[in-house]
Amino acid sequence: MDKQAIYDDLKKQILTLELEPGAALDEVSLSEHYRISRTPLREILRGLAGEGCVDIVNNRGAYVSSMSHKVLRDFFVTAPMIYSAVGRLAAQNARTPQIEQIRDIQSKFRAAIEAESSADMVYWNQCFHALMGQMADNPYLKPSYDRLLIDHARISQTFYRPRDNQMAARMYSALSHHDQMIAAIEAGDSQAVVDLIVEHWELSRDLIEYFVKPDPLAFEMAAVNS
Amino acid sequence: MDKQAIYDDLKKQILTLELEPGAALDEVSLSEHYRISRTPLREILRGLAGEGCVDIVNNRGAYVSSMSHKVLRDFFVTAPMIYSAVGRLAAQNARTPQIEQIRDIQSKFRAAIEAESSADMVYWNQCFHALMGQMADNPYLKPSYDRLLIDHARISQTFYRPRDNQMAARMYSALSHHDQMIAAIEAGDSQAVVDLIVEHWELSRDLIEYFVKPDPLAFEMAAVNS
DNA sequence: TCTTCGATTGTTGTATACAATTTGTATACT
DNA sequence: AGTATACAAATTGTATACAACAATCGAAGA
Repeated sequence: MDKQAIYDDLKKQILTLELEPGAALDEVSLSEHYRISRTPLREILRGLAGEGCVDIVNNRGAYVSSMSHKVLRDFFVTAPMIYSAVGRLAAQNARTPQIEQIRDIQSKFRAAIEAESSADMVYWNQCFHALMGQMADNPYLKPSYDRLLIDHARISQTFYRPRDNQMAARMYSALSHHDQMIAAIEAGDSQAVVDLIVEHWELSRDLIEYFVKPDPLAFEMAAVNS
Repeated sequence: MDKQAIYDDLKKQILTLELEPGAALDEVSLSEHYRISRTPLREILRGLAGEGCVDIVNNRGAYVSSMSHKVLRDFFVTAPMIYSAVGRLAAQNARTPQIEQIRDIQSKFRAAIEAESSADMVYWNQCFHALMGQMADNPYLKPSYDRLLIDHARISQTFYRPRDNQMAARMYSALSHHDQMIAAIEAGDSQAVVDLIVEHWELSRDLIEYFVKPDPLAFEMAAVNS
């Protein structure tokens, strides 16, 4: 397992909440687990810190970046703007090989949904949107966009309920959005991409809001009246 | 000189073009210069890479991030959007101690302009806008904003001509914008801040455009006609 | 009983030595 | 002459040992 693979492995664990927000990342135990020395491991952790996956405190180690209430609020404020901008640029700048690549990813995403494999769904959805970022090809937008994607994956995971009736329907809506986005990007229709991004965002937002303020549980009136 | 000081020193040198875009950053010579070992120096370089000051290529070392034509274009496309968003959030979220702090910075910026000290002008202008970013207090916008500020400083330096007649007038316009921004932020008038940011941006953009396509040098008609 | 100081232990930070990779150069061959 | 290959030098990457710092626990004193 080389350095890049370890980096990806850690990032994936953070994305899938296998490593929970706030979890301490001990250098010694991680370096023993991955069979490398502390020196390159520290560089990996600092790389992840640069991406915003990890917070590093001087002399007190690395922690998986937290998901406070404020962060959630900032996420909702910022995501629509950056996502729209990236979508517009992606439509303008996408290259043919990238479009082929995103088709591959989309087919894997479809397979994951049909197999109801939530880990794969998160992973291939992430790949889809990461490739949109590559298409946009803007070094100034990229760091913010990547940070949003990381937390979007973690927030979605938090509120994903595989047994919920509406959930499957939502996933197929998302899948359809992706298909339409690919078509719009291929046509170079940037406004259509932006409109789809907004629609896609609202789907995601509604899902999260539904679980943030769900219908309260039913309770026994008899007990209240006794 | 501790680690943070070395980090800041390198960043300042990159910002002021003392280290030119594309310049190689040799680990051994830098570690000898700063009297630390290569291990912490490598971490500093990777930290700067996370901020976008530095590009690192596997097995081939670190370089000051380049300023290609494409980067310049992306800068012009992206900066207005991010700057406006940060300005709006700054007006909404600024705290009293931060407003006092920015007044201090502004007075130093004024002093630098009056002293015609271009290095100090760059530095205190940078501090002013960096503090705006802190006021906005949005972890998703911050990485993009910081990257824009770094390149904005470098681009401005590239096109700054201290002997140009218009330059002094431009600097005083910028100074005035800053004053008005502080007032608008204190009043919590986010729309006014955004309007000022746009005006400020156009000043900067016009300056750069003027030097990107300047009036051509006069040439000898006699030679042409001979 | 509570507070404070100090020793102990664990964890992070740094220096140095060594391994691996890349780059430059010289020589041989076509 | 031009190219290819092999060797040498330089630079980056990794491992390990040691130093510095923080946290914890225990004992002494108020």
